Amino acid sequence: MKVSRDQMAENRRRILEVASRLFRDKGFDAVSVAEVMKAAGLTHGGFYGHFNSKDDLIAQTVAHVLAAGTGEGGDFGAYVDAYLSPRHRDDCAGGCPTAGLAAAIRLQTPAARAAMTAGLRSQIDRIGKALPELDAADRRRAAIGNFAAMVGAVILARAIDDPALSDEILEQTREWVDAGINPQSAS
Amino acid sequence: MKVSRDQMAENRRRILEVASRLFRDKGFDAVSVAEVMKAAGLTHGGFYGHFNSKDDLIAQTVAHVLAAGTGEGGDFGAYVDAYLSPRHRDDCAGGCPTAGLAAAIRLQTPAARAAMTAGLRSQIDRIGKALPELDAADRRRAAIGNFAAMVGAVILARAIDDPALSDEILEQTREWVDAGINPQSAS
DNA sequence: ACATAATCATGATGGGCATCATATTAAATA
DNA sequence: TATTTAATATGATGCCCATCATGATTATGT
Repeated sequence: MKVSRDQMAENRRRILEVASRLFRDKGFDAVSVAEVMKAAGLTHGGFYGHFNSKDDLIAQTVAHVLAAGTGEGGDFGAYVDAYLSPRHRDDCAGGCPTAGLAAAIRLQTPAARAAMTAGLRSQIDRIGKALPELDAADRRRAAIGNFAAMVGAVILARAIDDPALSDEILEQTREWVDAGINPQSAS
Repeated sequence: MKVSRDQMAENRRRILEVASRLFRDKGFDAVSVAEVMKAAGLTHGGFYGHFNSKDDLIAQTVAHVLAAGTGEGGDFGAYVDAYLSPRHRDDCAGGCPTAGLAAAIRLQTPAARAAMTAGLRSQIDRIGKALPELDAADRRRAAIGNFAAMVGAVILARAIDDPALSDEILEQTREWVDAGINPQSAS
């Protein structure tokens, strides 16, 4: 049955929304088109009215989810603490799409990789802006180095099955990043 | 046809070897059992004489490849430089299995995750031993923080399609890690 | 109101892949 | 050397999934 123009736009938005959660949670390959549509409250047949292919959905989902985060510009220390928390580690579906998807995007289409590139660029810029106490060159280096450490730590913490070691990776990385931001506060 | 006992052990070793390269290069899902066997110079049918399932192959490959790296104990600075080089970024198949596989291992069986845990633990210990100038607590923190940054940087550098930004991520992370190791040398 | 067109549902279709059954063939062993 | 045993090859089998074809239903515009 046909739905209203607004309803269709809403459906499309919901597809992207549930897809972004499912992909972060289970990976691109383990999520079927039918599963995405079902989670969006639709059936699989209408999918190709919205997207050309599953690869197209992946690319648009990556673009969508990476564009979404571009809002806040708050305290960097609080951001780091939240990012390197067990809570964030345990919330793949709702967590940082870069930590959740970056490694898989290497194997995706050029469109998906382009979306990742744009998202990462803006993320680095945003982090740099949250480090006003440094001069320009240090700021960019700190933004990249810190974000790499944060992403790497969350990926490693999620990969292993020992909760104590996983917690330690998050905690030690948090301290390491804090020490790098404020070298005088290092122990 | 039957082969000698030694030949069979050699075949098994070759399967694990080519599987580790293929998995790092293309990911677990994109590599079929038949492809692994073909790359090992065998046909797909004999696979289940060596492994119970593809999941079993994945777990054993992870254990195999992570155990392999436990050898060197050289200069940490040189290790970082090589790790964060474009050469390493471009050599997924032969590169660090942690950078190549960690994110995907989150979605694998308990056996694979256990192998990853053991491998990561020994890797952190090894890096710690390469940082003798620090006291014990700082050493562990530096080992974890640096390795997280290195893994994250390689994953991010591999995910994006802009060579200049990719190079910059590696280079800035290298400088960031160097500055953290030798704070007095920071600009 | 009517005609048009577009969205979604239902139900194929075809391919790829993990897994298994059976047949060969050669190593082990006595 | 004869017999047994085991590794590999060949060839199914069956499932899951991306994609497509068709039809039902209803918004949209005149």
